[in-house]
Amino acid sequence: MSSTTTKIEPIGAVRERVLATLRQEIISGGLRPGDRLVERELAERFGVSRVPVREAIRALVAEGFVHFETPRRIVVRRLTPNDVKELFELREALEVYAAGLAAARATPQDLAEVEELLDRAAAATEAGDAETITDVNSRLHDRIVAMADNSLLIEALEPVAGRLRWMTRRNEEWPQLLVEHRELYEAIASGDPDRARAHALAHVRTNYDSTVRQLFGEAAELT
Amino acid sequence: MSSTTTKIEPIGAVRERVLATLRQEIISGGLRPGDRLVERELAERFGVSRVPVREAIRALVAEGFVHFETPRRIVVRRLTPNDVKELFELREALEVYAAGLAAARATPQDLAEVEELLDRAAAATEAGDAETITDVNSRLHDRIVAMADNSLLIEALEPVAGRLRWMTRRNEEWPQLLVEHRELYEAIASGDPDRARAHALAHVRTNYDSTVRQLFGEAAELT
DNA sequence: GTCCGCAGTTTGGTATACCAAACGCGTTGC
DNA sequence: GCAACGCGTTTGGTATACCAAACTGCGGAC
Repeated sequence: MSSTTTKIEPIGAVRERVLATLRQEIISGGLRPGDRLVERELAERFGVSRVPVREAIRALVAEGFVHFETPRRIVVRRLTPNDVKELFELREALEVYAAGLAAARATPQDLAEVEELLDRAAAATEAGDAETITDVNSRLHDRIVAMADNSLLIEALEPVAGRLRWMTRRNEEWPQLLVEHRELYEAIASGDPDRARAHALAHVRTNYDSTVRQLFGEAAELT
Repeated sequence: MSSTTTKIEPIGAVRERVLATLRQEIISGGLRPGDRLVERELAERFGVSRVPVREAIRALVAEGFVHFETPRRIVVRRLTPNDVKELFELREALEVYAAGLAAARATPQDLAEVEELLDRAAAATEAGDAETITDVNSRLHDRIVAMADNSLLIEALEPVAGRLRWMTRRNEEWPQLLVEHRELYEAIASGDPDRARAHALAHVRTNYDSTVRQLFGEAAELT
């Protein structure tokens, strides 16, 4: 079917395209928690067969965006306060550790790159450009983790970052966020792992509190 | 084909069977680093179609046992000293954090279960029963992580534990291991997260050193 | 003798077809 | 009227078929 309707795609591209689209729709809210994913339906919609759709769904399961509600029923995951708590705990474990490694391993080039990102974040914050702020902040975290120079750590944090973007769309006290990022950077640049870990910890905890407030309101904080 | 030769299997069982078998063969050494995994070959060997084999291979990739050496060439991963270092760093991040949570959250039932496991480990160590020691130690770590009461943490540690079993077959100073486990347990039971974290950290580091010695010899420790 | 190129083979990616279990809904019996 | 049974539909699991890219090896040209 597709051979007549679409140009030939690079190898493995169909699965990636379906995966990226679905993930994007979940993160942006087009697909909402509880919405069902039906293989045949999606295959028809994307104009592909069920096989790549299937693999994309598996990947989404692995990333934690969807799950098998019953043996044959795949739905977008519902976010309970406990889910958020667990996610932030995992994030805390990984990012705090990464910050400690980063302090020990960062090269001058690494630090220069982060400094540039901080400048861009500052400009975007001043301008109130939410899109850019989100993007730059995401890159910032990526760079800090990359400084830890451990590919497994990077892999482990990928799905965490994805789910984080999912639940923390537009909230954030941006100026406060910028201050924390700068402090974290300075701690890492100082080469003191303990200081870096402390700042990373504080940052994640602050971010957790604000996320919980945004998602569930003040009352729910007593998880 | 299979409908005439084999009984009907429970849903999703084929993929799981193939996955479990391949993982076991990698861990036990039947499949060695650099060995190739060929879909058609495995499908024929297991008497199943390529689809479940395919999904099993994807899972093995996600777990880190195999990787795409080139776009069409899937091989059992080779273990470099850096791989081991990265794995133990990830383990350190997760297990140390889990130990801290466990100290804060463990229930008396949890502690009783761990105590029982420790007794069994002690008996097995005295008897020199390697099989049982390995099994009990594995359960011990599982129980400790379970005490942290965070399903994401458990999920994240699953592939780590698998790769760990892969690289740490039969070595270990068992009596020393037992002492460390008992100390970690006592730290957790004391309810002091910092103490628990310190013991977990020491335990992982010791285990790392002995693993590196086993795999690469004394000389390679200067990674 | 070496290197480049072409054709056959290998192999993972994708599409299609069939199967069996689970779900829904209507019917029927109490 | 309500509950339980049963049949049809839905849907994910598995098998098979076809495709295109990459690898291999042989042969010819320089």
